[in-house]
Amino acid sequence: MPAIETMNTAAKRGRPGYDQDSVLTIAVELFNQHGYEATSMGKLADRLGISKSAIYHHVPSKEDLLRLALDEALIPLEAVVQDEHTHQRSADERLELFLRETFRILIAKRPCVTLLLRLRGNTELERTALARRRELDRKLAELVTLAQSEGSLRVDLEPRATARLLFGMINSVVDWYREDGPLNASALEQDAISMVFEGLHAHKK
Amino acid sequence: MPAIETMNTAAKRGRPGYDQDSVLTIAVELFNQHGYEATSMGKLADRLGISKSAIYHHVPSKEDLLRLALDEALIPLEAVVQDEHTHQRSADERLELFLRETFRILIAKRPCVTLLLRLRGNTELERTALARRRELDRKLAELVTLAQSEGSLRVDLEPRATARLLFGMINSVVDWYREDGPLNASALEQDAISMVFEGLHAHKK
DNA sequence: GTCTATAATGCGATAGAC
DNA sequence: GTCTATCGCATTATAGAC
Repeated sequence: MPAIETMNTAAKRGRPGYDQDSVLTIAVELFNQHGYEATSMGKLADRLGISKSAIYHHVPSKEDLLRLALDEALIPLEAVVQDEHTHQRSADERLELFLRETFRILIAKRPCVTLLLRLRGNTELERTALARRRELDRKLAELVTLAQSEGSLRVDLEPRATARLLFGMINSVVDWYREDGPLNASALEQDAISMVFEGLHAHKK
Repeated sequence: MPAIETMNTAAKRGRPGYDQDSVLTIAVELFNQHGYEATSMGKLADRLGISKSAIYHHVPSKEDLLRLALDEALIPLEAVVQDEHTHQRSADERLELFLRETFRILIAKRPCVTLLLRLRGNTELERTALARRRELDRKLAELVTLAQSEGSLRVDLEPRATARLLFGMINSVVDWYREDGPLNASALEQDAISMVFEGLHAHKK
């Protein structure tokens, strides 16, 4: 029979009694509030209600907390490229799916995506994450170009600028969307998608 | 005759020989690179090539640098509200002018606007600046509502969400526009404005 | 307008006890 | 899984010389 003490490993409730995931969740919250660089392990310890050194039992360094959080945003965002490529036919449909799925990940992983969007590239880790982000920009611009050549999108807009503006609008949601707020996520998604494809102007009959 | 030494006060070139404005310009650059909280007076001193204490000759505190920078962004942005209200007739035209003028200030005062957009509200000064920003959001949402009631804008979009998405798209420009880059500012302005009003879809004949 | 020197505090991380 | 104590260095800001 295994020793009864091994059950403690799985026990996540208690009082403090943190594991890596629960530490990470609070850490990301603080990183978003003060910026990664300005968030000290001391502030994080205070917020967790434990000592600084106790944090190092769960995670080897401050930078590892950042790495874990960025992967939690980037891995699903990168999976969108695979998804839309597999299922859809026209570039127009693929573009819409790309934007919708990005929006949904942004809502589902809002704290981690927020952290990603605020990186400045001051360390090698940050620069690597920013390079992965730029690759997503490139894929979106590629889809815009493709949809233009298929005739479903206006051709007078520069594809790379258009991709940046599209991501700019979608990504801005992390700055003001709140789960407990008055706005419904799927209605917001519909408004954003409809606005970029059809425009604000009322159609003339 | 005034003493010849008084000329030094006006002389801005020399080697170091900084004045408040030149210190502020470099400070804002560093605030944007590392975040305000994470930018130390020591790093700023290193970047300026002078000692920490020399900075305090030009500015009374780190927070005053932030205050000066935020005013440089907020005062012209707030003036837009006056401008568009005075000159234009229809809410539709006023809305377009509001967005175009905001875009232009964003390009002209990019470093200071960038700093403003990244605030998290961790001090009283930051919270005051964020309240001034929210007032601009409110004015834009008001214009959207007005344009809807005049019949020039579709009425199926929620005005406050629409205002946030519009600002989100326009504001995102600070993250990727570069004065020395391949994109022309007025062409970019035209693309953004045309995209939000007419949409991405090619018009059916 | 700049310097050196200094004060008091906070930083990321580690050692080792319980 | 948490603690106290500690290391070596960075932090904002001030005092006072030149």
